[in-house]
Formats: sequence, structure tokens, C-alpha cells
Amino acid sequence: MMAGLEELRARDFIQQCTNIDGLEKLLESDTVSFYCGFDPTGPSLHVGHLVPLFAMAHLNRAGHRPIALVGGGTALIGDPSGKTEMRKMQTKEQIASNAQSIKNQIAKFIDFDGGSAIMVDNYEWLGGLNYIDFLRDIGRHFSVNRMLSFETYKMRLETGLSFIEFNYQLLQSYDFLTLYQREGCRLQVGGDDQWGNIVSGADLTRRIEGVEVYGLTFPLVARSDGKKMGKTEKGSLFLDPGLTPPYEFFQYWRNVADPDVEKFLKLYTFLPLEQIKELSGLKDSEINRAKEVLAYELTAIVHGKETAEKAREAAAAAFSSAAGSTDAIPSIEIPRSEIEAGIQVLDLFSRTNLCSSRSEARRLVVQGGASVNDKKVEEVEAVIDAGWVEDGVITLKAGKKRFFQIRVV
RNA sequence: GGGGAGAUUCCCGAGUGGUCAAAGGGGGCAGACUGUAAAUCUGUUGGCUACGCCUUCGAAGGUUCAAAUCCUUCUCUCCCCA
Repeated sequence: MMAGLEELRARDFIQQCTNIDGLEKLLESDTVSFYCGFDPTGPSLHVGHLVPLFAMAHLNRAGHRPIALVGGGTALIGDPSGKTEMRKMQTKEQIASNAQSIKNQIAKFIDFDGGSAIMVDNYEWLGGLNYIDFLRDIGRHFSVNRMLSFETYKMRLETGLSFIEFNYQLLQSYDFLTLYQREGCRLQVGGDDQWGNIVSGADLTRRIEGVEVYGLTFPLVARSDGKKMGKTEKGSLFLDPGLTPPYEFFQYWRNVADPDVEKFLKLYTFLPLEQIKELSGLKDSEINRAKEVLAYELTAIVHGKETAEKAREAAAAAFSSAAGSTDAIPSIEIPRSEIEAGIQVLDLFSRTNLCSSRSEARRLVVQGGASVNDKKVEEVEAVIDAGWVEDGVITLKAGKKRFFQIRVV
């Protein structure tokens, strides 16, 4: 029933481990409770959180028990790991509301209903912490000399590190200890930027409880062009459909670089490895099929099958003039009367997400990148009227692949 | 607490009285080439009622015909000493 690390290993999830052989044995012999923390510093998880989410799901499927920890307490402080600047402080209300939405997103990867998986918020034990007690019981186990030797802090020593951030590691370590005590949690997983914090937590638990607990990190995925995952010109790619429309989410994956396809299929889908091998072996333009599968599978997990279908259909219709509904393409509504009166192309484009100002729209037209219903706009002064409406819709295109629809109502 | 340096357009970073909407690089966007890929080349990159006007160079005042550039105060950051 129980399975070890083979799935994670086969899919290249493993970056570092405190004791890989020990962990493997433990996982094979028993149901292991493990945890992963998520910071509720934003209203939604983003693509960067996907690797830990998938990893948790794989471990869950292998028969282990996930504990999703929402850092309602630690978020009040901010983790300095991997950051060059201090995070903005957030109010408790903001964090509480973020925590709630994040819980719903994690639930897409882990089954909280049927299984034994649980969700906890560290505010529960950090919120009322007594400073003196904490220093006496926990603080004495930490050596500043050792902490300063961590890469995370070295970097921040260059730019400045506040004491409150320096404390973050103690709190996260305390989380691990607490979860061991309360839930018998033996493993903490996370992105590789969490390595220092995870090791500290394992050390602390060993010192106080005299047991070995484990830490495991996953690679921080970068795209083959060196850019950060999921960063678009508009910011992060979020899992919340309100922040990143599913169509846009789908398109992001549909457009990944060739060399990334195999890696992403392994990390970001549940497809069997044989199928992944087959898909990523496709050559030249054929590999586009693999990208479609990647985009569809992942969108289906995050947004549901139906939504994924729509996104796929809309993309196919827009790009290859295949028949199909284009409902999923981003759109706005404009009253019929306004269209009948005629709208300047520049105004039309700047009212959509395609352009943020008339100047930008003008530039687009001048450079030959604007089209309406697939006809290139030649004139900056052009006016769009009711004659352009097809089936209640006008389709705008900026560049080669950014589509937008005007729905006439 | 004492001394020093600095805050420039999305980012890095020039500019120290008019020739500055502000060099250069990065990023973004567009065009060519393609496979809705990568690489490469080219153009472009504050706004507008657009060959002119308006708003920008940490904040607020001031000097001047004229300031991102000079003066005053303030806020923040970094460095050195204690």
C-alpha cells in the first residue's frame, strides 16, 4: 500500500534531502504525515507553488498524509529566503482572507474530505506565543553563527536584514516541532529556497524530541530561457481565475519552449511517464501537440475539465480558424448603439486588455500589429461600426497571438 | 550618537542650469523569419484633442527668463566610526 519516493524521483522532483535512505525506508514502512507551508501573503497561489502541490499530491497518492500549513502567523513577518528586499507588512485581516482563498486552491490537489489530510494555520500556535518562553525553550537551540552561514542570510547581509526577518527561521522551525508533537509529522517538504528553514526545523525537532524527522526540497523551476516560471509581462500567473483568466493560463502552457516540454509534463501533470516520454519525443512542429496536452491537463486540474475544454476550443478556433466556440477568449461587452455610432479603432483597442492607452494602440496600428476580424488595420483613423459585427462579436487581434472579443449587446 | 554616500522614466544605470520625455543596457511590445517554439535581425517603448500640448527625475517649498540638475526643510536607504 505504502510507496516511497520512486514517483517523485522518476519525475525529477527531488532536489535535496536530509537523509534520503532513511526517508525512503520510513515512507515504505508506514503512513507518514508530512507538511508543506504556504504563505498567505497574496490572495492566490501562483505557478511557483505548483511543484510542491503536485509533490504533495504524489505523496498523498502513495498513501501518505498531507498537512497543508497556511502561514497565517509567519506571514505577519515575512520570509527573507530568496528575496532581496523586505516584504511589505500586511494586516491580519488581509492575511486571514488570503488564507481562506489559498485553502480552496490547495484542495484541488489534495483530498481533504475523504482522506486524513488536514489543513492547519500556524497562527494558532504562533499568535499567542510568549516571547520570553519562546527564547528560553526554542531560541537557545539556535546559533547565530550558524544561521549567518546560511546562503539566504549571506545574501541579505549585503542589502540589509531586519531582526524580525532573521527570526523567521526560528518560527518555521517551531512549526515543524509543533506539527511533530501534535500530528506526528515526520517530514517537511518545500521549494529549495526553503532548504535552510527546513533543515533548521528538523534539527530543532531532533534536539528537543530526540527523533529523526526529515526534510525534502524540490527544484525551483526555471524556464529554459532563464526566466522565472509563470512571470508574464503582467506579473505572476495565478491559479485564481479572477486574477488570471483560464484562457490565459492555458495559453501560457501552450506556449512553453520546446526544451521545457518534457520537464513540465513530468512536474505539472499526472500523466503516466510512458505517455510523457512519447509526447516529448515529438519533433519540430509535432511537439505542439505535446504542449496542447500539457496546457489542457494542467488547466483541467486547476480550473476543471469543462473550463479547460473551453480554453482549448477557443484557442483552436482563434489560431487555426477551426470551428468551435470562442467563448473563453477574453472579452468585454459594448452596447449595440455605441457600435452603430462608430468607434475609433484606437479607442476600441485601448478599452481592451490589448492596449493600455490610445498611444499604445496607435503604436500597434502604425507597426502593423492590429487587426479586426483578421483584417489588418491600416489607418490610425479607422472607425469600426456595426458592419464589422459577426454573430454579435468583433474579434480584435494584437500581434500574432493576443486575441480579444467585443461582444455587442 | 558622529561622519559619509545616495534616492532618475517597468528594472539597472547615465545625466549636475537651457540642446532632456531624459544616453546605454535589460525587459516589454511590434515587424521579418517560423511551428501559437527557440535563436537572430529591425523598429518601438510617459500621456493627449499629436509635427503642438500636458505630466514625469524621493516629498514639499524657494532661487532663476529657464531646474532632473542650484538652495532650504522633510522622508527613506546604504556605508564607516561609536
